[in-house]
Order: sequence, then C-alpha cells, then structure tokens
Amino acid sequence: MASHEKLVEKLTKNQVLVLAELQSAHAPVTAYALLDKLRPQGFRAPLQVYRALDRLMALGHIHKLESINAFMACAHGHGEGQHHGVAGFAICDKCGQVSEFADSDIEHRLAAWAKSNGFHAEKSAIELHGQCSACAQTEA
Amino acid sequence: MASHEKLVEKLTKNQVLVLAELQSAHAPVTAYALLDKLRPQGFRAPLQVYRALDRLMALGHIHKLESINAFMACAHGHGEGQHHGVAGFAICDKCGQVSEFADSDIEHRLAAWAKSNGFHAEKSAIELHGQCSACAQTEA
DNA sequence: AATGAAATGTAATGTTATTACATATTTTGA
DNA sequence: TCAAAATATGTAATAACATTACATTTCATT
Repeated sequence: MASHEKLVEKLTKNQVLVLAELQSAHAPVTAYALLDKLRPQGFRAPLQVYRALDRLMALGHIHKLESINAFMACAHGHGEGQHHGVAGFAICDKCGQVSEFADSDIEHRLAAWAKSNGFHAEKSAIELHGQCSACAQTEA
Repeated sequence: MASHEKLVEKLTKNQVLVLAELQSAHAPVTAYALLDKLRPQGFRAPLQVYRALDRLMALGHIHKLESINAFMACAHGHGEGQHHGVAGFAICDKCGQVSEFADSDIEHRLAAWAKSNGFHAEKSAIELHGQCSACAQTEA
C-alpha cells in the first residue's frame, strides 16, 4: 500500500477547480473563459488558470487543442492501468463539437517515423478540422 | 492550353514577398517576425502579413504550425500532378528545427476514422514535439 | 473612361500567454 | 517543534498573436 503513495498525485485547490470546470463543460474551453467562470471562486488573473492548466496537462488529465487555443478534459479515465496513447481530435468548425479518438496504428506509424529519423518524441498533437456528422447533414 | 489559364494561380506582390521570406528561412517564422523582415519592403501592419499567409495556406504553399504559431514553406513542390497528402511535422524543442513528413498510412487511418464517424475532414494538423536527432545526442 | 471586384493600407482593438516579483503554504528533516 | 527549503499563490504589467472595421487603391473588363 505504502508503495502507492508516490503515485497518488494530489491536485491543489486551483487545479481541482479548473479540472472540474473542464470536466463539466464536455467541450473545449479557453483559458480566459475558464478565468471568467472561476472568478466567483476567487480567480483573478490569467496566470492562476495557466498554472493549473500546465500541471493538469503534465498529469495527462487534460489536453490542449493547439489549433483553437482551448483546453479539454481527457475523455479517458485515470485509473491504475490506464495507458494513454496518442490522442487525436476531430473539431467541428460549424458547431464546435470535438471528438477525441485514439488510433494505435497512427501511434505506431508516428513512432516508426520518429525511430527511423532519430527523433525523440515527447508529445504529439493530431487535430482534424471539418464538419461533424450532424452539421454535415444540415447541408453545407 | 487556354484551359490551363484558370489553374495558373497568380500571387500578388505581398504574397510573393511573404512566400519568398518563408522559403529562404528553411524554418518556421512567426507572423510578426515576417512583418519585421518585410518592413524594408514596405510592410507596415500585421494584417498585410496575415492576409498573405491566409492565401498562401489556401493554395497549399505554406503550412501553419499550430502548436508554435509559426509558418513554414511547404517542403514539396507545386508542379502539375503534385498531390499533397496530410503533412506531419516534427518540431525540436531544443533547436527549433522542423522536419516535414508525409505518411499515407496515417492519412488512411484518419480518413477511415472520419468515414466511420461521419466526420467531413477538410484539413488536419499533425505535430510532434521532442528532440531532433542532433539535440538528443548532445545529451538531454 | 466607367464599372465592379479584388487587393491593399491603416488604426484600433481583441485574444492568448508570459515575465517578474512578492507572499503564503506545505514539506522536510535536524 | 521549528527553521529551511520547496512548492504553490497572488498581482501587475507586458509581450505575443490575431482580427475587425473602414478607407483607399489597383486591376481586369466593359
């Protein structure tokens, strides 16, 4: 049991607040939108948000969608044996809906490219833009 | 012959200047860095750069690296039958060097995901971060 | 030359993110 | 326990990236 203690990450108050906001959003949220939502809870400056976001990303709890400068709670759980592979995102430019997906083939291809080119990859971003199923049907 | 005329895109002066800068850079450049480099050529405002960048991206001459807010000339040519697949980028966080790559397997997997999920993809961004071969050897 | 479309110029502002520094809280270990 | 060290927070200012709005010019076509 004691051997687990190091693994049990403890989130600080600000980190918990930011993560909770993102989890309840079920959609990407920008840093400044988070700041506004958390003002009632005492947030006053961007840095409070960005610091929490940095830590939550490092822990794998959230993702940054680089192409829209917004953040999303990770769709997967964070239990014991949960392996987090490379995540991909499909972003609907009409309605803003985002689907997270994982594809081990893509992961393997990226790893293969990295290996054969001597590139030491630490993180990746895969983002698709277009229209989601619903929006595509509602005529272009 | 005449049937080709519509296909021969003509770049404007500003677009040519921006593209030339990016091509000679052999590395990603930010919009404001481009603005500064082009001041001697008469550029005075960000919008002049952003407008040219938008058009060059639409034409496939350049790519935006979403994760670093910078732009790069496309590594491939733009001759007649040149098909431009999905491009991936490996960005070295140590030295800033960027390698562009194309992987048709990844392209197919993304297309397959999109098809089975009814997502109509229009563009994609694939960006790896880490250390390039040279930097990884110079010890972490 | 007159028209309309596309491109350009300019200013102001909006949005996203970081630096710098001060203060407070928590952890560690003597 | 208490002081030192490490971690987390607070606050202000500023930097970096991007767009809106509107006026003017250029260019292809009549």
